[in-house]
Parts: sequence; C-alpha cells; structure tokens
Amino acid sequence: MTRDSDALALIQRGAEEILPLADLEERLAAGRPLRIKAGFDPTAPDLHLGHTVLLNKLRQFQDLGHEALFLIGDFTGMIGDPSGKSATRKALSEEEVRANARTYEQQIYKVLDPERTRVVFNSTWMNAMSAADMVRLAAQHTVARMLERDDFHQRYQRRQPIAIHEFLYPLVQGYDSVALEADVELGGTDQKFNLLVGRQLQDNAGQAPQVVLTMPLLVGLDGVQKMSKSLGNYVGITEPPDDMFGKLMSISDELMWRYLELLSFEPLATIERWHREVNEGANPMDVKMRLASELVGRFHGEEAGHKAQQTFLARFRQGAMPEDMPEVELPAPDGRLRITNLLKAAGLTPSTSEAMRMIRQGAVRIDGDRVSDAALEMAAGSRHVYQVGKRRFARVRLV
RNA sequence: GGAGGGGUGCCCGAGCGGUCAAAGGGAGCAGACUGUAAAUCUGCCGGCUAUGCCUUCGAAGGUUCGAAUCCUUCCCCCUCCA
Repeated sequence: MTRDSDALALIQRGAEEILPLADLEERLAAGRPLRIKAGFDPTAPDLHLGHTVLLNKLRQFQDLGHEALFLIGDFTGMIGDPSGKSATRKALSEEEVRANARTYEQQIYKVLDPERTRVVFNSTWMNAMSAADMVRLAAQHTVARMLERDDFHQRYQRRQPIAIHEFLYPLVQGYDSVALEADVELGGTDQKFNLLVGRQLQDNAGQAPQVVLTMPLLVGLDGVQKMSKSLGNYVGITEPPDDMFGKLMSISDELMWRYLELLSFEPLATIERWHREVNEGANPMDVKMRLASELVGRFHGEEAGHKAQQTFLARFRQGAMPEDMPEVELPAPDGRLRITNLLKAAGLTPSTSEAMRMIRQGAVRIDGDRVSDAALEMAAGSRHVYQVGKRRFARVRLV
C-alpha cells in the first residue's frame, strides 16, 4: 500500500495533468508491467534537456518495472505536427530516418534503461495501411471535435488556413496507441489533445483507453520561452561538461527550482529542504551547483560533474584562466599585427568593429592586463594569452 | 477567376524624399557590482586598410542634387469574395 502511493508520488512529480488519475492508480496497483508510450519527432535527433523531461518520466516508470515504448514518428514526420506555424516538411528518406534513430539511441540511454526500452517506428504499421483503412480511421472523428483542439480553434477563429492533412496528425498519433496497446502515453502539455484522441480510438477499437500524462514544457535558459534549439536557449545533452555546467549556472535563481523538479533525480523532500535553507539565507549558488553537477554527471559521468564544478569555481571565483584554450598561430605580414585584426583572426571577435567595441568597453586583456589602445600593434614572434570578456580565451603566437 | 494587405537589421516592430547605419522592445555581448555566466545598474549591438570610407530596409531597373521612403517590372507571403 505504501509502496503504491510512493510509486504514484514519483509518477506525479512535475506532471501537469494525469487523465484519469484513478485509472493510473488502478493500473499501477495491478502489478503487471505497463506499456508506456512517448512519441518523438524523427527530424530532431539532437536532444536537449527539454526532451529529457519526458525521458526522465519514462525512466521513472521503468524503475517501477514498466516498459518504455520509444516511438519515432517517421510516418507522422511526413505530416509535420501542425502546432503553430509549421512550414511543410519534406519527407525523410529511409536512410535519414535510420541515421536519426541511431543518434536517438546513442543519446536516450543516458537516461533510459535499455533493458526496458523498445524503440518502434510508426511507419511499421502506417505504411501497411490502405487508403480505405485511412478513410475508416478518419471516419472515427468529427470536424467539430477536431476544432476543439486549441490551436485549430484559434486558427479557425482567426480565419487562418488549416490544411486537411493536418487533421490526420492527431488521428495517426492516436492510432499508434491502438497499434501498440499503450497503457499510458506521455507528452508535453501541447500534446494533450493528440493524446486524448488516442484514448478515443483505443476505446473504439475495444481497448482500455490509455492514461494520458502531460509534462510541462521546460523553460529555456532565458527563463521565458520554452527550451528549443532554434531559440538557442538550450542545453544539449552531448555538450562538453564545462559548457553544460556554465549554462546551467546561468539560469536565474528562481528558474532553478523548476529545473530541479523536472530534471533532478533528487527526492522532492530534499529539494524542499534546500528551498527552506535558501529562504533562511543559504546561498542559492550552492544549490545551483548541485543541479549543474548532477546533470553533467548524468551525461558525462560523475567524475566529469565534479571536475566541471572545480573548473567553474576556479574560473569565476578566482578569475583563473581556463586550463585548455585554443592555441593559434597567426602570420604577421609586416612583422606586426594590429590588435583588432589579431582578435578577429584568432576568432575571439567576429569582426574588427566588434574588437574595437570590446576594447572600448574594457573587455580585452593580454596576459591578464587590460588593453585600452585599439591601435596597439603586436610584434611578430610574440606569444600571449588574449582574452575577450570572461569566457573567450586564446593563446596566440605571431609568426 | 475577382478585390485588397504586406515583405525593414538575429527576432518583433516604427519610419514613408534629406537631420537614417534606420525609433522602441526582445535576444545577445561587455563593464560595474556580487553570492554564480543569478538579480540590479550602465553601455554596446552592419563592415573596413577607422574620427573617414564601404555595404544594408524582398530583387532588378528608374526618377531626383539626394530614396527604406516616389515610379516600373519581377519574386514571395497573407486576407476577403467566388
């Protein structure tokens, strides 16, 4: 009994909605391994922390003995999820899909347990479907109900076009649940409608409708918009340890609590204790470092987590130079090179104009000494450490 | 098939003959401060052989002493009617 309620608490952590909750409790209590489905887009195999919110939840189910169905929507990828703007997508070739799937597999097992994971492609059953089957599938839903979906509704209200095939997306996604006989389907809050269609189609097919569990979309580093690659506010799970650590340290103190809830595996009770301690005056930086360290550890190994933290502290608390920085050798045509050109050539600034600005703002240092003269020329044969701001370094030798 | 609206810097968005390298916001970058690449404040935010020069406002032409702003053609996006 206690075990069951512990399990439920774990599953509920961070979840936005569980529909219907009682059904989930029942299935968890039944003791048989459940099939937990989550769908992923075949076009975006570079995972970031936002994707791992869902993966973490799958992992929690796995730890309770359930099976994760990692669905790659290679068929639905042809349609493109019509949520929002959606430019028409080109269909991926079979090889591209395979390649992307391999990339996924390399990345997801940082979080998922391979023993309890089944990777499936919806083209497996969708390609076998005839046009007549498709019509029968489409007959199971009405236009009125489709228009209940918020973004369709909005677009219809605003008299923006909705292509017919966009209606097929939720139907196919729902049919995937029928084909897989899913017990639970996970998705972001933006997926709620599609997940619910799965319930209806399963019901029509004589199956017990899946439980729908939605997770909030992870807010990106800017603290405002959802984490996404195109917005550049993301942390990729294959990023080098120091970058990952630094990026995580750059989130606001406020956002940190959300990240802990959704990304950390620390028990909620522990996180609540930290929260109390911070309210009583403890330094939030220490909590943030634990978060950063845990996540770097998850994707690069525990050792790397500790090391990234040490590097970070040395660098920003004591202003130390990084251990490894790019070494560059540059030609000095007339035996000398102007500092602005040097910075550009070394890749420390994108242009000489930017180099001028950086010097004017006091951001440029040579071997730790601030540069104030933009007309400064460096002699051939010299070898110095050049720095722009706190994060960009290079060791440059002029020849 | 017909009628109309619009394309501006990384994004959103003003400008509608000179004072425009183009308001404002966001993002980004830097400096100060600090408890961190938090918060806050300040500054910057096209390029260059750099107090001047060059290239930008969908594309190509044209008018003008002078164009993001006017004209012509073209390309693209959107809305309404059918």
